Amino acid sequence: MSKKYILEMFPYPSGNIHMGHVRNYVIGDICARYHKLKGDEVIHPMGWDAFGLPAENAAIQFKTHPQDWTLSNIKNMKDQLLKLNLDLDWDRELATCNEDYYRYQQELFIDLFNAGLAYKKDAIVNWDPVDQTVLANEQVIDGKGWRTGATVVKKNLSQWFFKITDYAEELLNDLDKLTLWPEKVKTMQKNWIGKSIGAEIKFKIAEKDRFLNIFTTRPDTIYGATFIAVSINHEIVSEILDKVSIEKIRKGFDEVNDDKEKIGIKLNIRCKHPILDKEIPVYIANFVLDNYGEGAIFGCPAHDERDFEFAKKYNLPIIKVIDCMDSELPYMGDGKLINSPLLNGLNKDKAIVEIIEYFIKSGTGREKINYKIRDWGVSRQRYWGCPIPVIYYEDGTYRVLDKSELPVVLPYDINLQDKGNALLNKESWRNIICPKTNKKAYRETDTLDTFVDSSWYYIRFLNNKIDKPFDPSQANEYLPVDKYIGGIEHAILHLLYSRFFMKALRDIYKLKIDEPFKQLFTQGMITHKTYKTTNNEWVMPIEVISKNGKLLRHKTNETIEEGPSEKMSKSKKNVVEPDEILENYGIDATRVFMISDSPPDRELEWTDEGIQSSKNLVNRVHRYFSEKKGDINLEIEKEIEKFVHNIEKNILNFSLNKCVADIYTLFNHLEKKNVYLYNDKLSKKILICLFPIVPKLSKSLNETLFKSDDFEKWPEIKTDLLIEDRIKLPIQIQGKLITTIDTKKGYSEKEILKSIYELDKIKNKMHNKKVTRIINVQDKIINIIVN
RNA sequence: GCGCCAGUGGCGGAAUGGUAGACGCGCUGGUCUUAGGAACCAGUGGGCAACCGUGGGGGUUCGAGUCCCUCCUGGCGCACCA
Repeated sequence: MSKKYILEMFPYPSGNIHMGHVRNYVIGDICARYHKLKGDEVIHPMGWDAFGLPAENAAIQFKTHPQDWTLSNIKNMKDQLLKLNLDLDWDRELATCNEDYYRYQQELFIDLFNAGLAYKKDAIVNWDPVDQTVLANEQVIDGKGWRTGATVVKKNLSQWFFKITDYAEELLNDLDKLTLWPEKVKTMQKNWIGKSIGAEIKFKIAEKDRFLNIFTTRPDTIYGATFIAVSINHEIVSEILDKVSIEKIRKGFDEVNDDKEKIGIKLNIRCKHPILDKEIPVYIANFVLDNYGEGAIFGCPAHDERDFEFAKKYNLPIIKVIDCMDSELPYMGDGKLINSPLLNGLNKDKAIVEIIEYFIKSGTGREKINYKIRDWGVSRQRYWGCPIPVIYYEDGTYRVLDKSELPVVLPYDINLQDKGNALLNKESWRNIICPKTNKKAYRETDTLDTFVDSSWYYIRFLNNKIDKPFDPSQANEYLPVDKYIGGIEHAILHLLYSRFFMKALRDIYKLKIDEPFKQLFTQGMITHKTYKTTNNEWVMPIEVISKNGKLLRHKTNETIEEGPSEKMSKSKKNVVEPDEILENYGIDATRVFMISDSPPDRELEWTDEGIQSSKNLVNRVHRYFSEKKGDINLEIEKEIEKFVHNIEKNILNFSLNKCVADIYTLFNHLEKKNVYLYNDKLSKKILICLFPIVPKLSKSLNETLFKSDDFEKWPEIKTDLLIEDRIKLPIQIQGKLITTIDTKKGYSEKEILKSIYELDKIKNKMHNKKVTRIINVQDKIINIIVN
């Protein structure tokens, strides 16, 4: 018996299940039910990604408590999921906001800290001065706080980080092992990690006993360097200028209208060229990123677009060091080096190797691999999240708690209406006496990013009751998740964080697992036509009626314009509610529609015709099994065998739309032949294959026809029944189809040609022509080549 | 700008380099019905035809929707990443 861990991304309990969830979970459910029938040991859990900002917002808006709001949403959404008749392991259920989940996450935090993978450092954050809180990037709209409208300021705060950069190389390399992941997701992760190979070069500052480090992927162009540019946040800036001037410059940078426009402020220092006996100016430039490389660059205007633009604006020299013939500058391509005594005549790649060797010898630089990915900042100045198990002393030092001191329980009794972080305001919780030192101390009031919660939930599902985060031997046995199904919107963050967690936990707990998700399947979104009144007011599809070919709003008779199909969203009102659909069409028809109209990884357009025809199919299958007539022959058996084979193949490939086609094909055939199987044993086979897709119908038919409430194992394919002994053989002349002939498989070429030449269609085409070649792909095609 | 993916009937979509359009929706005609978002039967890429047809152009091959080159269009992702 082999294990199959099938997992759908767990939902955020926002209040209601939407159609996107339904599609996601139906896809997973079909896989899980199939594997169960196959006799596999299936793990198919469900839980709740229950911490997060919406709960706090709702609490403020509706004067409720985040916990009450969340738990009641979970209850409601669980009821909805139960109605979907999903075959889930509810005994594995977990919610990340419950103490019996997050206390183990606090243990993992301690593990990560002890392994050197969690650390604290200062970082710049978006600060809302009115609400006295940090805002996430997406909560800053046009530089203003989304709730207060106050101008957000950058603030330097001490924050916790996870050292994902330690794993950058492995996270990149192991993407190659993920053969069952969509290429698209892997590409996105690859770009996010952003590995680039280049060099770090040390520029001596002429006026100071100090160097400026820069990173470049083009050290070969060093002879063309005519300036240095640093980011406004570079430490050299604060060494030279006072705070007021820096802020003035920063403000100037911020006020640029065109964010591509390059501006620079010349500093009164110069850098020595590492090879040539000359000095080049140093600028603070708005286009130098402070969070990439060293936050400093050397400018080679002749061979870099941005440097070129900058040099033009500030009249800096442009020295050509790559022979690009008549090409206009800047020229970024390859070519022979010129004006570069040590490198002249070499091509780019060779020159890079040479110059790095020179840097190493002269102590002016070295080869450097740089990654775009930065360490994961996990501190959130928010109440509704997992408390970080750290305490601070009055002298500013801190201590990460021992596991025996856990859990740090999130206090229930808080006031969210006050400004700022509710935990910071909750002094009775925050202020403690350290039990180890008896010193006054206060708790860390930041909570963990909710992406931490979802980075290991798939491990906790293996045993949600064990009194430690997880059991390593169990993890080794049941991980990785065999099929992970969810939306592409998590292509980077969640999936990358989870991969990092898996690797970190592997190293801490000596696991044998490198990757959390063996196969990733990203389902497409559900779209729906949009409807608007002439006043541009969005209208729900259910309100729209068609009258004499015109669309009208049911109640008011307003004219309605139909817009393009877009992702279902509340704001555009183009949603359909799962509860209503289930009520009107039933669960099986809903399941069928979720998979029928397009491949599961593409978008699915919701249409009334679509759901109705799914309903019709379910009814038709039901009706089919209401009588027994016709003669069962070998051909019928073969057809059913083919059906079993196709359904199986298509479920395994996630080609679920083709499963629906298989069902139509089978019943079209049976009805055409006027064979109604009723309780013949062949019906059993069909019902088993239908079970993953339409479980309710299949189960009820099984009860009616066979008085059984259980299914046998998935049928073994009788391969001999899949073999056709007669085939339709296409006959081509010059590669063009002329006709097809009905013949036995395994015909002899000589004999079949004889009969082919007798055919009128062929005779006509061959008139006056000589056969020069025969291509016979046995049992597939015959192609006659004539002169 | 860079990267990735995709362009097939009226529509959604099928096709290990080997009969393009499976299957469904829609549509047309018919049957049954008091009625039907029901069911059933027949038809449905274009063209009267020879033939022509998988975004355009070229190539490889006996044979291309499929492989290669190139261009166009659309979608997604990243975006001053040095």
